[in-house]
Amino acid sequence: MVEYMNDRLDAVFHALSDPTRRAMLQDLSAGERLVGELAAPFSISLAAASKHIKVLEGAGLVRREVRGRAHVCRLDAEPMHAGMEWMRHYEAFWRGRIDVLEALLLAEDAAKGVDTQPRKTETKR
Amino acid sequence: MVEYMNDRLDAVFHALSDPTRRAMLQDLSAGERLVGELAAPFSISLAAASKHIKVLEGAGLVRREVRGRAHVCRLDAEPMHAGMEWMRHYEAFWRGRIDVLEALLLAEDAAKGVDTQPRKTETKR
DNA sequence: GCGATATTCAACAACATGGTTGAATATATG
DNA sequence: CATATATTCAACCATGTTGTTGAATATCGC
Repeated sequence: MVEYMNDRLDAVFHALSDPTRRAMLQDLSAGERLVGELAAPFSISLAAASKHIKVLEGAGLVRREVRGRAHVCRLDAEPMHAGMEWMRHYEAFWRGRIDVLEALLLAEDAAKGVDTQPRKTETKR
Repeated sequence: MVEYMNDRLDAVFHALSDPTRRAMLQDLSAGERLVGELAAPFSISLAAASKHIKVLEGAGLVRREVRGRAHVCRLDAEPMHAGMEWMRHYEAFWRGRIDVLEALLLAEDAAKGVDTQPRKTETKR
């Protein structure tokens, strides 16, 4: 069950990690699209687009209905739910981060008697 | 700017698409960890763990502070924010699961900060 | 200085990814 | 039926990912 969830998250996050695939999903959010229509905006072969769509299908984000020679694709955003939930677990960290971290740093510095610089949201790297 | 955002999303989603890396983040959510500590739960070499951490760093999800011979890692969940926001656009699709119009209304409400909890965990598809 | 500790680096291997092209399949249409 | 359309399949290639091992680097503690 946990394993299953892990695989699911792997597939969803992997599918979303490609800009072409994200654009396809965005396109699909406006309605059904044929494979050819999904491929059109990109300068890649139809076969390449077909593979992207298969990745999306594999993650459950796209479902396909074969109507004659045309393959009609439509969005199924539900698998994103799991991804969102996983991330939501961390929401507190980027929300509270500034206050909590700042407080800790200030406290540390103060304890050390180091000069206390407001230390912007941090950006160093 | 859009390109930059795309690259950022690529990196974040890719970083999250691996179960080892997700487990490391989960570990880090409990506090700072050394590279060795992050590696310990997994049956992979230290070098392999080091690479995973570099991927997380590359996505901005982990920051490292070298303290002597020890590299102290800590979570920076902020980059997930962009991922969440991207996904949030699709939330209406798995929640409402109806026609686009209704989905758009829900999205608008959400954007206004209105409490959009239709309850019902929803599972139907 | 020496040896233990913490971590990276470099080289390699296996497999995945994303792209190509050309042929194959299936279906619509005149 | 013959041809155009919609799409996949198979083979191939270049690159990226994930893992390994062994050596290198840097630091700590005696």
